[in-house]
Amino acid sequence: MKRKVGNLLGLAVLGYLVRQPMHPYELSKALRDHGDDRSIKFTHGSLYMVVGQLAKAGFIAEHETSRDGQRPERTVYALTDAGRAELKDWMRDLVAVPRHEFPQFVAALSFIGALHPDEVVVLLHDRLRGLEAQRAETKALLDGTDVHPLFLVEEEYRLAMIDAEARFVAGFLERIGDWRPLWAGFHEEGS
Amino acid sequence: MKRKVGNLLGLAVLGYLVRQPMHPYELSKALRDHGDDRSIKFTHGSLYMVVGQLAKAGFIAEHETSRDGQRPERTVYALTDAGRAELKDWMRDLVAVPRHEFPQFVAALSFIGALHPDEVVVLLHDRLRGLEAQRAETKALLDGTDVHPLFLVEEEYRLAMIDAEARFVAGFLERIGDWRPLWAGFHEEGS
DNA sequence: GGGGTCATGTAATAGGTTACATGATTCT
DNA sequence: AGAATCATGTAACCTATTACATGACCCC
Repeated sequence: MKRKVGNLLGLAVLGYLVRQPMHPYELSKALRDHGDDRSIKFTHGSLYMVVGQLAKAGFIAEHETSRDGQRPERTVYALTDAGRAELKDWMRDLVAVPRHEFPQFVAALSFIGALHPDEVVVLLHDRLRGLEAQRAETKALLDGTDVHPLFLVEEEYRLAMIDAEARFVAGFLERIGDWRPLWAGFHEEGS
Repeated sequence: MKRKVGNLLGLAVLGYLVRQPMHPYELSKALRDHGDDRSIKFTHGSLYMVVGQLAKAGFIAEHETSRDGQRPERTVYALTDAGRAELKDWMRDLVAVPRHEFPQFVAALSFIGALHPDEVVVLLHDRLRGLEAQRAETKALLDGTDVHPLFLVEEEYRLAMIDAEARFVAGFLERIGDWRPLWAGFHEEGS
């Protein structure tokens, strides 16, 4: 009922190894070069960790260990059949079923009453500026490359979400006025 | 540069303790009763953990330890001044600055090419149905209560995001046709 | 030839999840 | 009186992040 390796970085590793065997450092470089670090959180350390997990789970296996010049020996991994199956299965699941996630902003919204409404107005305007910056950055990335759009859908998705959030924030700002009396009431003299 | 306690469950604890001192079990109950488990991931175990972290960080402190009947002794915690400051500061930060997050769907989209486009079409339709279900659930929750909308903004936000995602998926489905030739090409006889 | 940074990993620590424990009410 | 579940917490086990190490190229 539960994946042997749950970390999405594992998915990325399977996704690269399905093309050809690689060693961890190569994976790390490929991930960074393709900008996958915008989609999947990873650090050098966590990569070695998941590679270890994937190997233990039997999804990848040592293919050879080679040595290039006097550099440390490196272990090249290849996908196993189980790994190929896991990649397909995992992808299907991720695409087909939307999961309940917990973005930080949602947490903040649940306790938004803890701040005074007048301050919230200011903060939300700041957020709008931040969102605009994110939007510009993503837009620039999309426009400034000749990579086929199929390989950039993630970024288009991100863009769509940024815009939706901005619209929500704008809408929220408009309604704050109506709630202000009640809301400000919580902050009168009572700490 | 980094919060002593980063887990958002910690924010929730501070958010409740600012009203009155409580003991962990009471917090746990309050969180569940108010449906905060839709906004913040938590389990019984992680709650005790963060309470420990918050205490060590000096944001909360033992208020008293009482015993009710023969039940195990329980420790009531209260917010300290540092805790009150942390709550405010943390909230401000969360509201004002949008952070880069890593939803699972984004990861899947980055490797979407690993699946055959014809299958993706089917899977995306499944996702649309899933999104519709989430939307209905959230909508029901919003409509079926008389809690003031101010205390349900998180859910409205969620609703907005669900809708935006559904629109994105629908748009993606429309464009798949154009890309299909190229995309399907990767899956010819190669592996 | 000294300073960066490329290349490659291991070890230590902190963070989170799950499982274990146990007595007290409450329901049937 | 036995079963369920409320109440309360600790301990064991994974996972993930950070820090530590170390030699090889490459540029000035």
